[in-house]
Amino acid sequence: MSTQDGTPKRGRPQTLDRNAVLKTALMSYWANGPTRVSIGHICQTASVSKPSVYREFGSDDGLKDAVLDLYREMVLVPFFNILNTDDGFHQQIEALIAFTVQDRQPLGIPSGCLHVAMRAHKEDLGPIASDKVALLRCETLETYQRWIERAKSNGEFKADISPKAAALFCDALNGGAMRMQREGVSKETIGQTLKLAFSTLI
Amino acid sequence: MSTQDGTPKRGRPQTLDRNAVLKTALMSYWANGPTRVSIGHICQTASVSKPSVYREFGSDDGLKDAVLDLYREMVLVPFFNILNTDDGFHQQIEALIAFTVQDRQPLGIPSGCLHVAMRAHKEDLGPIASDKVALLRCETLETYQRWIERAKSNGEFKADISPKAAALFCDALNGGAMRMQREGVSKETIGQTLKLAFSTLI
DNA sequence: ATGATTTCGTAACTATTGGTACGTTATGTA
DNA sequence: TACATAACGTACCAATAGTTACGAAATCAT
Repeated sequence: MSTQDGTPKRGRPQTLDRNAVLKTALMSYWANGPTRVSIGHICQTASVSKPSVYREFGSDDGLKDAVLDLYREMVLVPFFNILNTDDGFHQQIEALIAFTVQDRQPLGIPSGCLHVAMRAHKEDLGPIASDKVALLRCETLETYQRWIERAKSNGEFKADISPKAAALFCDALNGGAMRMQREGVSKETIGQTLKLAFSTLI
Repeated sequence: MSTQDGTPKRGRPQTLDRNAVLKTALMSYWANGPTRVSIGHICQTASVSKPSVYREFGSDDGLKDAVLDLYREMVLVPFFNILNTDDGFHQQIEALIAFTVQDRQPLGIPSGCLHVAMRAHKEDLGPIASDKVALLRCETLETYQRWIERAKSNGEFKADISPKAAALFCDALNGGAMRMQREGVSKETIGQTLKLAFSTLI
């Protein structure tokens, strides 16, 4: 494992760039689907050998697990941050929609959501990545739920539905939006459907 | 091919039961995911040989295509029929939700929707089944759209959104409901989210 | 320098999959 | 009865996947 090197190095120094491999894998999975990219392909793209990857990540399963950690940090956390601001419910919803429909091309990132894609292929994942997917799902639902509970106690949430069910509702909406994005539906149309759907909550 | 036999039979008579194989494949794909079931497994389950299946359906791709036709007839058409009644918009929405959340166990059918699952794995399908999936998607969206246009002209549809976008919205909701069902979310909760979502349209 | 240690990467192994070659069997026809 | 026809199924093929055995290379400690 290549963590921080507080101790002097022993043996042949590692030349594998863990982060580069992770980023390559992340982008490949994201763009092509997590089950359509083989370890061999990632190794070719990142110009590393297969045993190097296995030494670093243990298995295909372990690599996907590490990729999910990176994805959480890169995408999910910024998303959660919108829900955790002290802005008004209205404003947060608008920020949420803006975040969701933002153009991906200029940012150099693929369309859709890797977490959503991983969930769709959950049965094809190993136990480690599968558990991580479930964990991130939990974190997402809980974040939505706390957000809704806060809005509710502020009197900004009017819908007659439990925070838990509302969280599932929001998550389903987001998933739908991500799928539409992958299908090439225009951001205007996606925004319209989201606006309509969220209007039920206020 | 085993179509209707108007002409007298020539050569060794076919013993393969096309419909039995189709039903086996349909249930396997539906229950386990279309990409997690191999031809070999279906042959074992249906007690037929691989070459028989290839003679009848041409390829894995052709089998999935035929399965989609059967699924359309079994599930999608009854679903479309709800949207094509002359009932009021309100009633139709209720019937839609009831159809969506109905218990699957007593009916002996798996949870979720095979069409939704196939869409999620579209990239893993061959060109024939992939085209069929797209075709069924079109038919679904168009059915939603006509339904909404009719309701709109009857003054029962109040939302400020185009019929096309509204159709995408409905389809996304249905997909979300099917995914929740597969995850084991209770029918009550699923019904609540659907009711909330559809309430935006009336 | 010598040896322990750790990483490197080529070249394999194993399992599974979609697909088929081909000899066999069962029927209608002459 | 003998031949053409068409479906039958065993046993195989080729491709791809995840995974690893193993000898070479690079570094540190003595």
